[in-house]
Amino acid sequence: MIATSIEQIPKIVCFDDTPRGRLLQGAAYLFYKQGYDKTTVRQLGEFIGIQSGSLFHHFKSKDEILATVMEQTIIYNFARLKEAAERSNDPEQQLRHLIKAELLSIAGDTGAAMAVLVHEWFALSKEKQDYLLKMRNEYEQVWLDVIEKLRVLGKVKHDAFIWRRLVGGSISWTVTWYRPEGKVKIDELTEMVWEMAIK
Amino acid sequence: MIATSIEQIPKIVCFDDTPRGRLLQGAAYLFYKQGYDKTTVRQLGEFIGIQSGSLFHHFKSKDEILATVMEQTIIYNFARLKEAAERSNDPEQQLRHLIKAELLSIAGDTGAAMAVLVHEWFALSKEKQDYLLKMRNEYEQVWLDVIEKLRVLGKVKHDAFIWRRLVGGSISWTVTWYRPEGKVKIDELTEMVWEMAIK
DNA sequence: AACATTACCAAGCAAGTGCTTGGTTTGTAA
DNA sequence: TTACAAACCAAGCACTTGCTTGGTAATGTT
Repeated sequence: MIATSIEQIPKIVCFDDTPRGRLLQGAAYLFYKQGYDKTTVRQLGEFIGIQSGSLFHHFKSKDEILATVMEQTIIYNFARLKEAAERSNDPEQQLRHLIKAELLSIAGDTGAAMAVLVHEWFALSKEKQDYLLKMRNEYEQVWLDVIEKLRVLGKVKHDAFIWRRLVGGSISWTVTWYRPEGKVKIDELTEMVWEMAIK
Repeated sequence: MIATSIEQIPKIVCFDDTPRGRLLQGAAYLFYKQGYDKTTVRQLGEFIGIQSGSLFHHFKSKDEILATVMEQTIIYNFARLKEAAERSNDPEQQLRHLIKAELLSIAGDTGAAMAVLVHEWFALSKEKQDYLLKMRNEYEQVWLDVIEKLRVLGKVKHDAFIWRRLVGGSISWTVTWYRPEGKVKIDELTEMVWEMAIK
């Protein structure tokens, strides 16, 4: 049903190579493949090669495992987005970099973890949602800063928030259909989104 | 925690006024508010005012309740989309109608049910996913027909499938942020998506 | 009035769930 | 070698889950 060993699955770059990191890695993969609720602690234990009870030496609840997967994912991709923004001074180029960075997050090397972030959001407790939302807001601010510059230049005419949500929707939605092994490459996709966004 | 009675919640238009219909109505609401897995048959029974066991007189499993909610939702919104397409002969206007129809599905009167369709897709068994995918394909064909006409006119330059997925992503994603009681109206949103799509 | 069908109740079973507990092994640094 | 913490095991508890069973009330049809 599921790959028997954690060594056989594609690496998600968010997590390090400690026991704890491998645990998160395995959790991200199983949550992605099966969903959070359908993944039992017994399965997760077996998958990474320890007893189910031993999981609770590293985390005090299954809930916290999910929250940590999401937190790491946000932190990692926030860093990537900031780097992307700093790669240019021209707003139009910045936008292109942001789009590509976000596409990479969702359809690339952290895709599985991002899918968990999208699909299992409501499995989180309200408090953890609030906590992660704060980080999410910092992430969004990088976008809004660039959009504001584009607005000043007259390249974006509508409300910045709504505009960002529509563009972000196109990108985020790739989680439901994009396959890296398919025909379309990230660069082409970047170009299409970019054209839709400011033409 | 949850509205105590089914009469107090906004009506989702997909379902009729039989015991079975009210059951689906309640299920859609609870699945929407809490998620499928976090909604127990006991809760659902209490919510619509019968014993949990009595649910299984109408459906043979909880799984089947979810699948039926989704099926009805697709059927209803497929009809709405087809009507929208038939409302004009000009492709650009047709596109506008399609966008508005889909926004209405997702952000309007069937929003809760559509959210279930989006969020709980993976909770379905593979067979039921396949079954519903067939209906989904008919739905998509309505879109693709219009897009093809736009391509012939030179209004759409890229691959029709990808284009549809990007535009569909913007629309579908509204499920995560749009609130009918907020400032933005469906008509404004329709206009913004439309401009992004073919300008 | 007689019957059939639909809708429901009350009780509970079997299986699976997250998590705890008390102890053992493994790695690391003095 | 000793000391200590991190990593893990084996077993099982307390609880919840979807669903079944055997029966009763309501509803509609002829």
